[in-house]
Amino acid sequence: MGRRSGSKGASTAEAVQAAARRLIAARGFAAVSMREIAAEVGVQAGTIYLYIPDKQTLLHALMREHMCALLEAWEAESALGAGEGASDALERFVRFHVGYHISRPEEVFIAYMELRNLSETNFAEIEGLRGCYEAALRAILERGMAEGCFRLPDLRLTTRAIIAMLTGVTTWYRAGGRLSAVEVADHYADLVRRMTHAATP
Amino acid sequence: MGRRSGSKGASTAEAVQAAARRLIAARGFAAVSMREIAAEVGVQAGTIYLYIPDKQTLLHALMREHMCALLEAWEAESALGAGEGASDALERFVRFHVGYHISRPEEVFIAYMELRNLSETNFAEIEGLRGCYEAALRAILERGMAEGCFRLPDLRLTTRAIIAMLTGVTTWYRAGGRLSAVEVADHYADLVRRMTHAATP
DNA sequence: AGAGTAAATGACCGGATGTTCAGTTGAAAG
DNA sequence: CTTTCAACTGAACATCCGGTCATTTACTCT
Repeated sequence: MGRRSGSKGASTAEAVQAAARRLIAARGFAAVSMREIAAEVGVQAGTIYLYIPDKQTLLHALMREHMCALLEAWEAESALGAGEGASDALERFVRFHVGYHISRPEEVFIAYMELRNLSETNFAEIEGLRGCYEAALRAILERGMAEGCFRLPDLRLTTRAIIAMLTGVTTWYRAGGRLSAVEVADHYADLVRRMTHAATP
Repeated sequence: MGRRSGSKGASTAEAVQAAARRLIAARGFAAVSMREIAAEVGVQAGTIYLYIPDKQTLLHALMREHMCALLEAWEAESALGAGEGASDALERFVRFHVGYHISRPEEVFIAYMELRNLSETNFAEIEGLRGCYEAALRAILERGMAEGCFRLPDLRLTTRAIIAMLTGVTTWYRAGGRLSAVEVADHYADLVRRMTHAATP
């Protein structure tokens, strides 16, 4: 046997990433073997190594691409609200975060659960990207305190509290469930507003 | 070789659990081998099977004991505040949850990260215990709405939002860091109060 | 001192793991 | 039609895995 009919290198490379994303999100990096990923693609195990050097690099690539896409998406969303006050910026962030995380449950799951399976160097890079994202929210909160519309017990703690609260949506939200994605975002925005604002309207 | 001097069965059984807890919390269930756990105890791999039937049972026992201890600790704490209003009960819950989770980072990490490595039956049991704990907070929020002191966008969503926000403390809190455990609990209590109360005082 | 037993060893089983690579195949280029 | 080459196979490698078990050792009881 050798090359199969209709096979293309570029699409196989993408299929490997997609299969890895699906399987790792469902069962965990350490519990998924390269042979399982290959089988999901419909290819032999050796083929995977034509597109990635090793398993660790595969995980790192998945997480890196997710974090970069998240940061780019937020920059684009943030640009839409240029010039708006901290209060509106915060609501924009909440709706963006909830919406984005709901729409990419696999990537989010991997990014939050597989950090400890990264090598030291790779971990440092992903952690850095996560820090950038956190800094974006922190900047909004900082601005709100300067503007006088927010009152927070502690800036860093509140930043992390909000992100943890919002990201938690991925553990229970299911499309077609009791609440729509918009309703969910509405509710979280409401909670965050009351948690941060100096005076409740 | 055979039995080593000074060895006792009961203490070895506990040492196996402790070693498993440490290693699984640090590197994940699937990434830790029975041989590594045995080495951490200072014993050969076969010895572990004198105390547990298999690896799955070991994970289940760790999670079960953690969840039962958590529920019992909350029942004891809750009894201390018998008769108090929903507002005080909520603050008591927040302080308890933060304090308990800070003091047992390994168990918490395992309970939240290794759910997917449980067999179907074991998962159902642990998920049931988690549901009990969630129900305890939900009952407080429900009571507060009946009393008129809380105003929430959605009961179930708010319950999960609060738990996710509070549990997030385990990802960043370190003893001896910038904030003391009491300060951290103070801040979270403040955030939750403003998030839930009908009017901010 | 001798018997009995609890505690632990260490070799072993079948199978899975990440990774490599010489060889095979299909399709495009001349 | 022949050459060329990217794409893929399938077997092999060394190592590790969870789990079993006959055997050995240390302690206790009589």
